[in-house]
Amino acid sequence: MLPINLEEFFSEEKLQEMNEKEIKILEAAIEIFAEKGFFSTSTNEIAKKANVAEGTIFRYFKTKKDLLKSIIKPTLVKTIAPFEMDRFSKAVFHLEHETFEDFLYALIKNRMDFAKKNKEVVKIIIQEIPFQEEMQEELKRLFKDKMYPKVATVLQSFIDKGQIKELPIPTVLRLIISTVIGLVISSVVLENTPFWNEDQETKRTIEYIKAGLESGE
Amino acid sequence: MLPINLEEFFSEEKLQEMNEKEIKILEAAIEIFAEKGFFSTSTNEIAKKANVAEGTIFRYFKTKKDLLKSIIKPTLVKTIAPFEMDRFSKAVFHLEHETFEDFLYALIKNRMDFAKKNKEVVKIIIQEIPFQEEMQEELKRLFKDKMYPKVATVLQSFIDKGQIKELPIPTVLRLIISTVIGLVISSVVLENTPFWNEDQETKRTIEYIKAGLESGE
Amino acid sequence: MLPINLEEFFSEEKLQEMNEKEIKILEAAIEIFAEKGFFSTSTNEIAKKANVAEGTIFRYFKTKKDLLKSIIKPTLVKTIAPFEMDRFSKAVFHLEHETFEDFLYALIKNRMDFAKKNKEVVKIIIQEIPFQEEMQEELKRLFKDKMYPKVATVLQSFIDKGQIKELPIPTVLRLIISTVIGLVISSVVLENTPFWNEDQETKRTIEYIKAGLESGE
Amino acid sequence: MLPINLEEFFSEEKLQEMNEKEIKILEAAIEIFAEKGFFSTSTNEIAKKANVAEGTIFRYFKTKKDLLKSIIKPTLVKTIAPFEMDRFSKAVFHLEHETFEDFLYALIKNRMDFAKKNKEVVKIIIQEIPFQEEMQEELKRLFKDKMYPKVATVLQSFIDKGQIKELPIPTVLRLIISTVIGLVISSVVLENTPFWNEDQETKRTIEYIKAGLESGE
DNA sequence: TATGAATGAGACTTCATTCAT
DNA sequence: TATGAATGAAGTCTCATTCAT
Repeated sequence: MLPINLEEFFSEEKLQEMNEKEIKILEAAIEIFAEKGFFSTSTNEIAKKANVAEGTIFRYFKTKKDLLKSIIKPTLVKTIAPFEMDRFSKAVFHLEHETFEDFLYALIKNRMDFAKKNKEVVKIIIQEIPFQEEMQEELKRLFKDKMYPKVATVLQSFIDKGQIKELPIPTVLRLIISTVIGLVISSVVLENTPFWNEDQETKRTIEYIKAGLESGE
Repeated sequence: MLPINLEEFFSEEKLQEMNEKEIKILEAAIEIFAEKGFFSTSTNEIAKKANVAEGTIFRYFKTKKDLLKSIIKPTLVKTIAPFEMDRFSKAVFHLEHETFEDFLYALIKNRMDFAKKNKEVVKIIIQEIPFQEEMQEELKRLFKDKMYPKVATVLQSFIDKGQIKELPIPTVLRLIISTVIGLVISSVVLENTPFWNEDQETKRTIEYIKAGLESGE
Repeated sequence: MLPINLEEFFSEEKLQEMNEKEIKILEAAIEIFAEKGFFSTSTNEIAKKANVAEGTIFRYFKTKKDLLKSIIKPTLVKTIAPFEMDRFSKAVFHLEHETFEDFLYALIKNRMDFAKKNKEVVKIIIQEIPFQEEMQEELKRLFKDKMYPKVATVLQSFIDKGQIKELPIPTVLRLIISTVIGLVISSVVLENTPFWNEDQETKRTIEYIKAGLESGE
Repeated sequence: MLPINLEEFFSEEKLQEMNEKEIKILEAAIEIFAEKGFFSTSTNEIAKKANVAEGTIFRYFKTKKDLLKSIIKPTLVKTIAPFEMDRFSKAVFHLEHETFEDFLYALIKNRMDFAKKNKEVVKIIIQEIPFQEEMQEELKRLFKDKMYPKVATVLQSFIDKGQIKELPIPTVLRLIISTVIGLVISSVVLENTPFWNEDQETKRTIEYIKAGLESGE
């Protein structure tokens, strides 16, 4: 099985060296940024919601943009990080006994939980990434160094075992990722509406990817 | 075959009743909004790039937000509109002679061309839609009234003909759309890099969707 | 009897050498200035109401302030002017046969008609005079040169005839003017309300002034 | 005797909970508004005269119009308020021992002091009231609820005692108010000129009102 | 003569950031 | 450490006025 909820490790570590006020500011900022966007949110508003003085924000975060980065970066790391965790590595070693379907299921479950828990930050990231070159670089680096090598190994093993078609890894990855992101977004947007049966849609999505990629013999 | 490049009809109509300065302002605004985002762009900057006085912007667009809307709305309409064009309707009537693959190919080709031509506006839309309720409503309305009914008919016909699996139309649509969007984004981002062979990736994507949805006999 | 409606003489004279558009602009400006005030009225608004182009305003009136002056000045002149008209002079010569009451009645009737006819311009004048030094000078000059000497003569004659108390002319004038202005304002404000019986109030006001000024023997 | 200088009570209360900068801004605004009018005064100008940054104005007054209201409203209240003060009430109860002349004298003295002390604000009020509906309503309300009932009682008592003529109260009020206002304006305008002997003019005005209203038997 | 598009100065206002307390 | 009053740069927008047509 793939690791789940590893993300919290980071937080706890960090949280302990973080002041109570700092946390309250971050929480307030996340909430309002997600609701109104970075530029439409004033530091005054954040201060009020966090119950601190406006000046206090600048004790902990040099600038407003710094505050934004402090929100985005850990989430970015956590989005990518699971792929290099120990338990994931273990999963990799046990791969011979796992099917592609198990892999997909674990991946989807994990990312979906993550997306739901981090809905707000994800919304902030989507809005801001296109204009934050620094963050873009970070994202690329994380993807290239941390995520891609691991995932490539896993996918290659499924190709080797004949469970999926012989396609270039980047292509396989693109197809999986876009399908999964589509599912995750639908899930977050439609959550708690009568139109959405999550288990069913997850199952259908796994079927779709599997059928789409399996070596048709 | 599906209609291609119908979008331009709209522009030409509009362009003729539009003043030269108005066009220059729109062009400048699109370029800078896409580069730096709506809020990081000052009207002063737009005026300079458009070679007009700042006040002139407000002769044509009541407010800065109005300028944003004037950029987003036509593109939003054009994104959805093709689906209700005459030729599309004709295609629907000839469906007996078309395969699901033809349909996918036409859809992808059409949307890819559109995305490339409107790269910048699309970037602006993605950034702003989450915070512009008015635009969200417009988008929902267009989708529900204009696009969904037509597409649903086409997809249902493929299901009836046994070309694709018996799945709920919304599910089929979600899977196709997320896969196509993944392709389109990759195409726009990687265009002109050695990593990208568009025809090949298009073909692979079509194969993936087809295999993923076809009724396994 | 005092002269009534002499004011129109000026207009007719002027009106004939005035262009139709110029008149329409003046009319529009008077209406909007009175409603919203000089500064809250834009030339664009005036142009629209007058059915002319904005530029046309500046053909006839060098500046917006010039337009204001063109409205105020003739009314100012007309407010003062009657006192130096021929017929008034004649009235003066016939004074021996007139009572103070006749004089008051004529004065009040005349000024009341004038105020009602020029309600809007009077409102503009009241608002603007305190800040238009140039106009203040004009007003002072007119009062001092044109109005005061004539009125002083009349009042003196009533004093001489023992019809009113031996008070300094300026004091008498102040008392009469403030009482009459109070009547006129009430009349304009309350006109057409059930609270206002104009003839009765006029009569009472005349009684009040008469009693207040008459030499109590 | 009527209460005098009660107005200051209000100020002192307020002033203590008011910041030094806030007071400086108000003072500067009053001075410039009175001199040049509301619209001809820029916030930049006020800031300079008050020796604060332009932004500081908006910490204390949400908008420029808000600043105007903050100037006008207390004065409006103070103009009307004395009539409902305790000491005034006491005066009413002692009326049997007071003459109409005493009443007039107290009224005039009180209002004249007030006008002189608030010259500037009164000028601002006169200019702005015609265009500030909100203020008009406030003024009407204050007059109707606070001032009129008290004054009506007093005047009625003088009528009952036979000291003044049997006229409708509103008429009596109009005649007194317009005469007093005329005196007050003259006093403010001519103050410190050789043409003006205040005590004498006050005495004459009281005589005029008394004679004008007294039941002539 | 009349137009109205274009201008650009200047108005009001917001807000991230600083700093004395 | 925490505050929040004060700042002033920068932003959006208005509008009287000009001028080519």
